[in-house]
Amino acid sequence: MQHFSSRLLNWYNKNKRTLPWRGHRNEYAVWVSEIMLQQTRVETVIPYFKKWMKLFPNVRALAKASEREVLNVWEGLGYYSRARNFHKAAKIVIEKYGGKLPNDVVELRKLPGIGRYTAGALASILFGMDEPALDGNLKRVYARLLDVKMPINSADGEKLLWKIAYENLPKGKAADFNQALMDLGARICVPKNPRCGVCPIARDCEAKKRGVQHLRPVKVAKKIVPHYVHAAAVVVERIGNSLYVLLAKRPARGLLAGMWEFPNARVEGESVGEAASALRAAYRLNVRMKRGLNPLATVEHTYSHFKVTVNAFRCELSKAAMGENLKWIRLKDLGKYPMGKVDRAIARKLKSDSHF
DNA sequence: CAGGCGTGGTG
DNA sequence: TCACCAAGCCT
Repeated sequence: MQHFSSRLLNWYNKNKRTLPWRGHRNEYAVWVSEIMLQQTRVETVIPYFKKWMKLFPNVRALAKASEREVLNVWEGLGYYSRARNFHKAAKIVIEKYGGKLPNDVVELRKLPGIGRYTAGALASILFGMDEPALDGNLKRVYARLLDVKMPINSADGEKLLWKIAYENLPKGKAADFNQALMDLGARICVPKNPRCGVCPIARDCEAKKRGVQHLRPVKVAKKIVPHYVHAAAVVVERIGNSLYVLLAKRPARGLLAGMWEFPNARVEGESVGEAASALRAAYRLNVRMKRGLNPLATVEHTYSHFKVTVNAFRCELSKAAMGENLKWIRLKDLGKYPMGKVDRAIARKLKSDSHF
């Protein structure tokens, strides 16, 4: 029997999705898409891609932008280190490569935010190189196609799948082949209830032959996520003629790195006294909260590794000191400061509640 | 190298 | 409802 790639490529020619970054022959557009698509669905990416291309139409424009502008456009897309790394990489590409991506997998991988998958995707799609691009789709498709029993999210499983990806790559056709497998994984060989009835390579599928396609891929279970409660301070003051709100900039590393938020701290109980002392400990911020005050907003959110409920309280600053990572922001300028989903929700609530 | 890192969709 | 999942990378 001939290799499945001919059937797959035939299917792809008739069924490939039309996407804003496909067929552009614009290497920057493809680069943008590959970064945005890391761990993110196509439907989610499309509006962000369009806005990004409008505001930063080329590498030079991106390199010239400020980090805050970059994060602001990225806001809501998640995994914000992608934006900061992309920004850094754009500057490097301008300075070191004259604004053009190196057509070399080893050099590509030196750029921040470009790992093994992305380097393979760019090399194959942009430069027609014979490089596999093993993403979540290809892992799942290959795990079914070859009935891989090793967990695909284990180190050994990854190693095996890269080997499989190299061995099955049809020479000279890597660009279409990689994207065909991605499209197949996204539309046919989906995680749950794979549509084997319309799959162009079902006849090649070992898992299907054995009736175990729904048992592939095998994955090792994840840990259960803890649940925390935080208290956030919403401090609004009139300074001169305009209203200001107190925001804190998050540390440069870790969760929502470099983004802005309402000063907040983890609490165990419900008392406003505990909330005030937790805020003081976290920021050296002395706030006064009224006993029995209802929160301005309560926001629940699930991050990758924990859940949180944030109770945001309107409060006043007592005379004592303010820490250094705190800044007064014009209420009308809140939108210019990149925030995570929780704090953006609080900000919206504050604006809708302010009859100023 | 196992775990951290966002958000929205889905069954 | 809620656990799982998605065009991964970094440390």
